[in-house]
Amino acid sequence: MLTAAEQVFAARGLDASLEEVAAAAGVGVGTVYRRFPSKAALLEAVFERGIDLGVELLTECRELPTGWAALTEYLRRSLLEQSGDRGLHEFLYLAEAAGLHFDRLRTRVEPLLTAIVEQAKSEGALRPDFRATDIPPLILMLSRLSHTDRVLGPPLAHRYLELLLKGLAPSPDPVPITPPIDDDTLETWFTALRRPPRTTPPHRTP
Amino acid sequence: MLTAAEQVFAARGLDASLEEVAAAAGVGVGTVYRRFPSKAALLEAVFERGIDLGVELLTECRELPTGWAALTEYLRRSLLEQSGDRGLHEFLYLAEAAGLHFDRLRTRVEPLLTAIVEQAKSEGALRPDFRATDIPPLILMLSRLSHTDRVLGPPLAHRYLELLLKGLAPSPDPVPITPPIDDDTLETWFTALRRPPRTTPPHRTP
DNA sequence: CTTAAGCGGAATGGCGAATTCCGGATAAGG
DNA sequence: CCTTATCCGGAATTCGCCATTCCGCTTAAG
Repeated sequence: MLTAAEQVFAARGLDASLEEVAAAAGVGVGTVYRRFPSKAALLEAVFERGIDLGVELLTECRELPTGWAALTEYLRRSLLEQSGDRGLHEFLYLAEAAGLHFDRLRTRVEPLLTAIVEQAKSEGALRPDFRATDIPPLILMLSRLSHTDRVLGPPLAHRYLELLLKGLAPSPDPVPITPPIDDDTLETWFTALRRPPRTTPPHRTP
Repeated sequence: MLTAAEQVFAARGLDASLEEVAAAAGVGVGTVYRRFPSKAALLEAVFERGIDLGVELLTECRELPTGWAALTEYLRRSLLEQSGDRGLHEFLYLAEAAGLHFDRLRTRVEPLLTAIVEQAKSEGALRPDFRATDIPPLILMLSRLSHTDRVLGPPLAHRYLELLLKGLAPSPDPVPITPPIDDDTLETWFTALRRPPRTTPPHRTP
């Protein structure tokens, strides 16, 4: 059932109704509610697992011989797997809901990304001004295409990923490009995201 | 008022309520309805203008001395201006609504894009396997970042555009990348988009 | 002062979706 | 085979959220 939920949210986005989830799981809505007290709880479970899968993928990729290989492999597979799903992106997109999980994302995912990026740089395969925090936005934007169209999107995303990768090599003439987000700004942003927990009493509890 | 509508739809997406639009324009909803008979009509007007602006921008860019300059300038400015807005993207994203306008987009915008791309290729500045139809998806994905965050997004989009542009140069060793959409597929897709006009009688008309 | 046009924004009506709840199905126990 | 405690499916219930409508007030011309 959790698997069905993952697929539905990935395909239809967070607005997918529980009825759709139930149908996909081959059960009735009532049954979904017996397993998860609310839609929020179900989403929580789905994203928890999403993060786990991401960490797992990252760990796997780190075993590749070079940092560059790890980086490219991670990006490629991210676009194919759960990271490319619409639900996760809307999740990151919706500030209110996201606040909760950003800590976990940062704690568990960021160190792995940094390690890979640093390794790739030390190999001279990656331009020095690239940063680990560039990766989530890259995945976010590339997977946008998958959401526009399930059929055309994924190949296109890969096409543009390949173009992008060509741009990631250190240039002989290090023309500076627009700088990435600096850490302070990022911190401020995360903090802002955590602010509004939004009162959500979708139904009375008499 | 149309300007206010553009801004609101750009910022909040197509789901923005007319109340928001009215507030932004500093008027009441009633006044909006006196100018446009329905929300659909307002959207129609907004996108009509969006296309006009796009054509105008493209025409301006064509006057630059090289095709490459025209291409990069167009991409850069698209990300700043209306093409980078959320409303237009949701518009393209929502198949039903889009059908109407695709014809106009293709008729008016595509030829200009093709001309620029061909010129840039003939200058040897652009890899030969790049195509005019790659441009809309590129803008689409880059502007995704602006939608995630109004403050961080635009600079990031430009950062990744610059990386991407580095990847667009013809490579000395022409390693083939994932091919773009072929014309037939694109045609099929457009046709599919035109299919469901969706019956939308949001209110009774007694 | 009268009156008509233009407005703002409260009131209406529907829709879609989360949550609740009940009647029937299933299966263990006697 | 009958009884009864569980477990389900999915219809029914409520909400919240808009698009759209409508009416009383303001404004200013006549």
